[in-house]
Amino acid sequence: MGPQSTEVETPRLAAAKIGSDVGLLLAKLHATGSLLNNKALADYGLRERSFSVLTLACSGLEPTQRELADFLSLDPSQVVSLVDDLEHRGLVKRAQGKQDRRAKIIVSTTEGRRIHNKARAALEVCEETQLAALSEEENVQLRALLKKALWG
Amino acid sequence: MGPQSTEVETPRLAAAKIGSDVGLLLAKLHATGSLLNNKALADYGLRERSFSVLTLACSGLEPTQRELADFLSLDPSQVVSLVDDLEHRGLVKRAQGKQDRRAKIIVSTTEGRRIHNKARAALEVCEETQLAALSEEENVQLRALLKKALWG
DNA sequence: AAACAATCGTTGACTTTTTCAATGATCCGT
DNA sequence: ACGGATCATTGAAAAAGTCAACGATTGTTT
Repeated sequence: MGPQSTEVETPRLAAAKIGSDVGLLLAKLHATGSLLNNKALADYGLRERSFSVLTLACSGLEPTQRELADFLSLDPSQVVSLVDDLEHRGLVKRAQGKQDRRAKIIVSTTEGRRIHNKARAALEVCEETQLAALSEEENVQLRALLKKALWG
Repeated sequence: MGPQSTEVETPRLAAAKIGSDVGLLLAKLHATGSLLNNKALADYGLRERSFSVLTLACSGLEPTQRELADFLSLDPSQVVSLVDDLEHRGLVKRAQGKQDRRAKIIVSTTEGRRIHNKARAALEVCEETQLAALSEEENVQLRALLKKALWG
């Protein structure tokens, strides 16, 4: 085997004009990243999605399910499933909305924060792996550009 | 209403630490982009995936289905479906592999190239819309970073 | 204050997408 | 020529996504 297992070679097809298509590049990087992330999160019984929900529950921002759906680009019914799962496992709790009693606020439990810390550490290793070809400066640049593209 | 309909506001939750998570940023930008792209491509009976296959078929690189699967991060059986569809509509043809008779090379038809040109133009408008918040230089930078992250 | 439309979370049905194992044909190394 | 690997393909099973409807609650209009 080669010197490092994460070796990548530029595929022949990258030469095509579509190799610069932003949509495709995003899809590909997202796909390979998800694979790595989900593999790493499996140790904690999480996936990318449930980890995102858990993270936001741990953030202190007290998100409603609707906000989670909007922010994570999910259907509200998908959020129900994700929160159900996390709640059954005692990582998260549903609390009544403060101004709006229809809304439910998702907050983390102590155990939820414990798991989240471990999972986050594992994920950071993943990101480093995925963006290994980028310098630290480029890494920061990429995040900034993605954020700007999303929210100006 | 605002001056432009594509107005975006930074959501409250973006303040969370996860708002800088590369995985999430990629997922979100990819999600919103796919929505726009698929809507634009619908006029030509295409979706993001079939457009990618068609593009590579038009590239002159004579990709095999296996190469398409690898490059597009798809299961080989998904490529079969995509090519079936494009072939039934006369946009693409399966040709026998040159060195390898197991492999099938996907090449575009005249009609395929005609549709592709139209679709590509529509997609370029989409990309401009999606990356409207970025300057031309940042746009180029983003592409470069994504490519580098993928293939070094 | 009564009536109305709109929103939140939830459920369930439905479709699409993804994943995976098995198959015949072909290639490659021995 | 044999054996193991790879290609495209099929079909089945699992997962994910979409969508309409509902009760509860909110904000708005009259």
